Amino acid sequence: MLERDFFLRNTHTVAQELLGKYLYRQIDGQLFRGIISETEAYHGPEDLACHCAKGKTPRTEVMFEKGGKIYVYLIYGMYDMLNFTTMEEGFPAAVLIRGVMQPEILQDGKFVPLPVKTDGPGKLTKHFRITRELNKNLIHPKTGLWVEESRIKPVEIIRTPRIGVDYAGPWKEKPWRYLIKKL
DNA sequence: TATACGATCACCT
DNA sequence: GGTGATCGTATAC
Repeated sequence: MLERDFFLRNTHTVAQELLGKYLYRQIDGQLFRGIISETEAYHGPEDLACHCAKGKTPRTEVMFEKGGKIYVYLIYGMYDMLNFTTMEEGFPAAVLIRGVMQPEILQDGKFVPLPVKTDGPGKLTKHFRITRELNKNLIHPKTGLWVEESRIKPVEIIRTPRIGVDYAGPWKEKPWRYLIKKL
């Protein structure tokens, strides 16, 4: 599994290096995994697209803590969004996991394809059963959500502006969305 | 206490 | 291309 140190670095570095790694989810005796294929960086109090730009609140508090924890929040009244916090204590930042490819489930000791779409942040959390109960927990097998290395090295990664942040003024155009163009 | 709206998705035309 | 679902959070009173 990835150690906590991995997440204590610059948010953009983390967002980029998460691509191609395995996201694991264990719950109720089931084990899911998928290759992280799309992320977005939300970095620092000045980033108006980041929830943390409005200061520390009960919801965003975890982003101000030492990185390596899970930040899950509800959006549009129906979708849970999965984030991994980054950076050292005191600097609020997180990476939004927007999607994974090749979702699988462990069956009889081997991973088999899971016939669902996990190519959006809401779809990912729905199928991997990721909810706000995980909020503020460590990214670790004992909480049922963690990341592992894979042998996959993305051939080409592209950057685009982030999705759904039109309200963020000049920050909406920053190319802080990272996705695998070619495996 | 009340109100407005969002880091989305599925379904419609 | 557009819209409705649905509710926690932030903000305003």
